[in-house]
Amino acid sequence: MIFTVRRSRLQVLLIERGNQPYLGQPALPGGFIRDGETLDEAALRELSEETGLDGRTLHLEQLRAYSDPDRDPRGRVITVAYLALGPDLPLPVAGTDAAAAHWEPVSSALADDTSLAFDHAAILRDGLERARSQLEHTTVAAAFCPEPFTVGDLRRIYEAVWGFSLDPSNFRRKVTRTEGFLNPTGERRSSETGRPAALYRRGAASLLIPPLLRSGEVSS
Amino acid sequence: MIFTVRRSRLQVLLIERGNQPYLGQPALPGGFIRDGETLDEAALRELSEETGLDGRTLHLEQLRAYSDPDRDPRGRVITVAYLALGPDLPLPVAGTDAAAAHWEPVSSALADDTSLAFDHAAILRDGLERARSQLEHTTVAAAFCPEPFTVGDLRRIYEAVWGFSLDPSNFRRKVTRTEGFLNPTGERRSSETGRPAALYRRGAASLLIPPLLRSGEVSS
DNA sequence: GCAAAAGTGTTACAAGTACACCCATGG
DNA sequence: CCATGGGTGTACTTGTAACACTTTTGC
Repeated sequence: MIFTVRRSRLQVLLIERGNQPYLGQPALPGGFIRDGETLDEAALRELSEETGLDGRTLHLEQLRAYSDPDRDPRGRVITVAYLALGPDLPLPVAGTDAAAAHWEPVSSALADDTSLAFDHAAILRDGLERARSQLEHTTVAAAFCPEPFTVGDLRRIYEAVWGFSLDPSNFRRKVTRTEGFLNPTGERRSSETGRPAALYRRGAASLLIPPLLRSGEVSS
Repeated sequence: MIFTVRRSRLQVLLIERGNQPYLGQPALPGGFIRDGETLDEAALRELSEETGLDGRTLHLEQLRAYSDPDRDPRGRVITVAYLALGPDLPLPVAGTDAAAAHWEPVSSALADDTSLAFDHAAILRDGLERARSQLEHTTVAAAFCPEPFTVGDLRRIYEAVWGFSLDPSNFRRKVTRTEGFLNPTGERRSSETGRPAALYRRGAASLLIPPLLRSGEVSS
């Protein structure tokens, strides 16, 4: 399950199924583990086969196992779902399975419960919740930002994943106060409008202390 | 991985292996999934087979999958670990596999990295961290308490799992203020010494809002 | 100048920490 | 009476929410 933020919306990579069952329906990319491979390695390999992306440059974590005996009509298949987060990624290379891959906003993928193949809607819901929760306690949000990035870029990641607006000044204070979250480059970037913003790169810290909780939402 | 709190210490159920490999060494209980079964059902079945406990009366949750190809010398075995939390449980019934089952403090099971079979030391470490984290955000600690229980009982669960002492008065305020955590029974219980304590049963809430963070530790 | 985004300051409030203190029981 | 754990009150500190305000750019 590969997430990115494009045009201020959280999007997920879906493929169109080329085989039965669920022929032609969108699904999460995936595949089978091989002998001698860990699940982490299999996830990285599938990621690269289906999208051409080098998984070592993005955040990858295990979500959980799905084991309903009827989840695949062909027979017993247990899936261990993985979550990958990356910056606004290039459209997938037309690889073997990737021909029909495309980005879709998570909200629209979840709008109709039966639009995704298998139990992928449930997996996607779990992954969305995990991503939202991870933003509170870790610095993974920076994995969504192409470097260098501004505090505003980072804030728009949080807003896209959480689905509501944050107070820019309070957000700024919180992330700049957390030691090791942002490394200042000393450079600035001008956009079409407004004052130029300071540029940062990802810091070494991976945990957010104190956490950045999503309780304080502002009417979007 | 079955946790309980006995004599104010967090303990884990270990079995002594009756077969090769790791013959005679302690290990976490487990088994293989069957056709037509979900992983949750398999975990419940193994729990009952090995301990005689009815899993529906305790808290059970999936931890994660372990997939190193060399983790089992007999060949490729992928394990999906589960975590069960329960009140001071009776010593396991002498069932088929359970003859050599016993409770052991988690700290001593982890003291020597090679005392447990397979990669079970790593699994146990992950499970301990999950349990500690769950106590911060959910009401599962009450699953460790035989009903009815006192605020002091509940506090001693937190102290056993987190491994340090808490301020009794502040703890009391936090858990009693959280709507739906504790249902007062109106009864009291006298112990050998001190003022009798009010008795409670588990409430309906499963999430702790605000969380009960383990940052504020008191020198144990 | 004006709009827009970056960035600073400040006040009000919620929650947590530390600790003093009272309560009720067994011995 | 005293020791012990239950339970209440409170001053202090930390973090957050809300929002006013200044800065710096493009048009």
